[in-house]
Amino acid sequence: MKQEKKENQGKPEPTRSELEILQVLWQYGPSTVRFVNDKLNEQKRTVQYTSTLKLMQIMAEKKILKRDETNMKHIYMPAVEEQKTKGLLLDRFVESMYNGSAGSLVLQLLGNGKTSKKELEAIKKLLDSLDKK
Amino acid sequence: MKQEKKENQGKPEPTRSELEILQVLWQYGPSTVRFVNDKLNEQKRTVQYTSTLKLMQIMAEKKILKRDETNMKHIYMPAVEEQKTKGLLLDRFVESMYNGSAGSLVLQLLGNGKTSKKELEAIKKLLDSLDKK
DNA sequence: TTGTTCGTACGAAAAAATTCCTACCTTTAA
DNA sequence: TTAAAGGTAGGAATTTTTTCGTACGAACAA
Repeated sequence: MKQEKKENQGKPEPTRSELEILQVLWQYGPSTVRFVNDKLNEQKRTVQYTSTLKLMQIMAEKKILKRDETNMKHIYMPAVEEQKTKGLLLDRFVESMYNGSAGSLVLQLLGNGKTSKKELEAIKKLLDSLDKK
Repeated sequence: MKQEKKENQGKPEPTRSELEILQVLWQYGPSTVRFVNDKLNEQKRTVQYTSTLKLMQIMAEKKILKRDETNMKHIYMPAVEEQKTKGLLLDRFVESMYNGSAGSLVLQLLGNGKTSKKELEAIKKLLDSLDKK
């Protein structure tokens, strides 16, 4: 039986693969497909060049990436801010997994002993500065 | 051209929809499909009964859920622990988004001012107890 | 008894996300 | 000038995830 089409109107949630590509671009700055593909193969998993190319083209269409077509080797760069994007995903994560309570997430996170002394100090400092307000 | 099949061997990452169902079961305990479906429609989005049914059946196959078939109305319950599952997802999230640095995630999270005084106190207490070790 | 309601099973369709092949163009080294 | 290397564009095939229709059995009230 036929089903009606549902427009994907609303929130552009980066997919897992798209996020991997964004990570590379955020970390290394504007890059070619070749570069990104190499990084993915080094750091993540084997994937063909054209697969990465295709995905990045799609991301450009979706306005997740921008690209400079001046040269034959197109240069891609993120069209979304790293902090803003991560913050958004983080908020969603907290919302859905911890019922919106950032505190309970933090407690679990700090409790597992994987945080360095230095980071703990930084957090304390932040907490103190928050108190003064 | 034909492509070979790739077995999904490895890590069972709950999908978005599966997570929604798990949330309901974790929150309300063992439930019928009807109950879960109602909750989803109240809290999330409209979805047909048989869609939820199907998904929960699949999850049962995948061992993400267990079910009691004693009665006609099957009762489903999580086969994975809430804390363990959330912890795992959280770790992956931190790993991929914050390069494994829980601290930097916490800083961003506490900095956006959405955490209550009470929670901040709890976090301070935890930090102090960590110091003594 | 009988029809309406509620439940499960199963198959298929649709949507979304990934992956890769093929064609064709540009650059570069011989 | 030519062949090899390396790019891009597109279409298609796959895989994965999500959604639903249909068939059919059980429970229940009229």
